Parts: sequence; C-alpha cells; structure tokens
Amino acid sequence: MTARPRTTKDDVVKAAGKLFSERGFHGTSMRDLGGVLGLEGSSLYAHITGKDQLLLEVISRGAAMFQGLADEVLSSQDPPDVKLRSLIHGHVLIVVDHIDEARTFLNEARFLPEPQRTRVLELRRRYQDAYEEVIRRGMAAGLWRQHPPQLMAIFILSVLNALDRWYRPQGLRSPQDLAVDIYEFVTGGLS
Amino acid sequence: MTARPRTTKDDVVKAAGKLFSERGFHGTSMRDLGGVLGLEGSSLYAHITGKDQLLLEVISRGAAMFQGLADEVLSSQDPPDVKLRSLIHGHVLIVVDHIDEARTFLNEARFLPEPQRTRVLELRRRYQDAYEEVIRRGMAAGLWRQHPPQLMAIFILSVLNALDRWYRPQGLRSPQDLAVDIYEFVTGGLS
DNA sequence: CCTACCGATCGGTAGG
DNA sequence: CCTACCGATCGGTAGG
Repeated sequence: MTARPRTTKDDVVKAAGKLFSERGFHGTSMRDLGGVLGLEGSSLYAHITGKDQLLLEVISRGAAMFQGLADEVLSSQDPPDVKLRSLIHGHVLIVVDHIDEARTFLNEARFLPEPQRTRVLELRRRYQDAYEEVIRRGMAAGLWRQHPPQLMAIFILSVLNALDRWYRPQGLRSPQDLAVDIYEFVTGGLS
Repeated sequence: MTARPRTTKDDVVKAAGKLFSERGFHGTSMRDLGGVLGLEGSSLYAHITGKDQLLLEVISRGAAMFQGLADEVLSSQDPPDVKLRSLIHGHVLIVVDHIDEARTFLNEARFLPEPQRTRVLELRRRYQDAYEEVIRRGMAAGLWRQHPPQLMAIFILSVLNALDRWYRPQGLRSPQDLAVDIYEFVTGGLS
C-alpha cells in the first residue's frame, strides 16, 4: 500500500547539509552520508558527480534564500526601518527553518574549490551590502544616529549569523519574538 | 654565529593553531603540519602524542586566555559598566593578538573527543555566565534597562565572537577603537 | 543501487 | 628528527 521509498537527489542534498553542518565538510565521508540514507557510499554517485559538487549544491541553497530575502526587501517601497525589520525577521526565519543549509553556507564555504569559493564569498558580500544600504538610507533619513554603516552592518550580521550556534527549536522564545528582540537590540545600538 | 633553529613543542602547537583555524581540524593532516615546520609528519610525534592532543592543546590556550580575562574582571571592584567595558576590551585584544587559538577554541571544539569536548563547552558556558552576571548586576544597579540577561549576554558575545571572521590587522580601526565601537553598539542595545 | 575494487592519503609506530 | 612502513579509510570508477 505504502509507496516504496526511493532516494532522490533532494534527499541526498538534504542529508549532506545535515552532516556537513554537524560534522563539517572534511569530517563527513561519502560512506557516512550513504549510511544515513541506507545506501553504500558508492551509490551516491548515481545522483551527484562528486563531494565538492554536493557541497556547492547545499551552499547554493543557503545562498539563494538569503539573496532572495535581500532582493525582496530592497525592491520594496518600505522606509529603511521597516526594511531592516524585514531583513532581520526574514533572516531569523531562514535560520530557523533551514538551519543545515544556513550553517553550511556560513561555515563551510571556505572548503569549496575555486572559483566557486570566491563566488560564494561575493554573494555573502552582496548580502552584507544590502544591510549597509538600508542602514545608510535610514541614517540619511534621520531615523538613526550617524555611525559607519559598514561597521553597523557587520555588527547586525554578527548577531544574526551567530543564531545557528545557540538557537534550539524547543527554546521558550518563538522565532518571531527572537526577531523582535534582535531588532530592538541592534537598533538600540543605532540610536 | 646564529643559533641553529630547533623546533620546539611550542612551535608545533602554534603552527597547529594556524592550520586548524585556517583549514579546520579535519582539513589539516599531520603531513601538512610537518610541512610548514620543515619536518616529516611522523617527526611531530616526538613532541606530541596524537592529533587530538594537539587540538586540545591549542584550544586550551584559547580557553585559558578568555577564562583569565573573565576571572580578572569579575574579581575587580569596578562597577558593572566598567566591568563590561573591560570584558569587551579584553576580548577584542585576545582575538587580535591570538587569533589562531581564539578561532580554534570557538570553531573546532566540537571535534574534540569526549570528555574533553564537553569540558571545553562548559568553559565557554562559564565565560558566557561572566557576561550574564555583569549584565544582571548592571541592571539591578539601574545602569541599564531591564532585559533578559542571558539573551543580552548571547547578543554581546555574538558580536565579539564574530570578530575573527572579519578583523584584519591592516584595517583602519585600531583594536582600541574597535572595542569602543562594540561597547557603544551593545550598550545602545542595553539602554 | 550494489559488488568489487582502484590509487592516494590518513594517523600513527618501529627502529635508529 | 628521518626512513620505512602499517592497517584503515578516503573519494571515486567499472560493470552490472
């Protein structure tokens, strides 16, 4: 009655994200990955061409979510403070809902072969630029005190990017509450 | 005339810190490490008993510096705001002056075998508790607005622990300036 | 998707 | 600190 389970490429990429984020890229073997999927390590090569490609695939998923958020917020007509609020809320939700891809994107990109490594670092830079731009406009509009926008962007992203290190789903605070707390904390620093 | 260079255990631990922090523990082989010291990989075992022990040694150096800072600040008679300022300045200086050990302590501890791994995580917890305690006392003294102290400690440490990801010695900002910027940013969030 | 296997590399040891 | 080496494991391929 129940459909026979069949491993798809999506299953492989998801499982790889979990292992890469927990044990690191170099701490994960193809046999480990096969093991959690109930396959031999060599069988994975029916779905992918190599371990490096698998890493790129996981990281690209993470990158796409953050870039999608930045594009959406930047193209809106909201004032800068609302935009910053949207960036923070969106970022928290991405980390909460897709923690493996987010962690791999943030922590394992350095193990990508060139030129992919450089490309991913550029994507992270573009994401940071989105924050910087919103902050700059908010200061220009008199919403926040004057500070170096680049430094403020780094500080805000420091708080957001550390989320994956301590966030636990069973925690008392909902993702929404957490986003509000972070927004208030960082705008306190901007005021 | 010049003394013959001779590799000491300290050289080995320092070089290991550099490689572990740059390439990760599992991305560094004993032969890699020997290579940067001008030795064969097998020669390293005259100085150490194993790769795991080497990781513990690097991490212990990082842990000791942070714990030393926390002990010193907590035992002082300064008011909470001065204590927080001292913690932040001390933390910045540790990261700036000993970035390899700090990064390895922060990022590679999960690869330690048990029970060392748990012990190091407890040290990190104790370090966070120091921040929490200072924040709690500052709030009780009316220096800062009431917020959950644990959450504030996490946010402040998020900014501090992200330092190793972007700090560059050739940057325009001196470590002292940076510490002031961080203090103002996070106390803005506390006010 | 498995079996059988490849050459390369891993952490580590023996003996000097 | 090196040479010579160990068994284990690595990413990956051939063939079915």
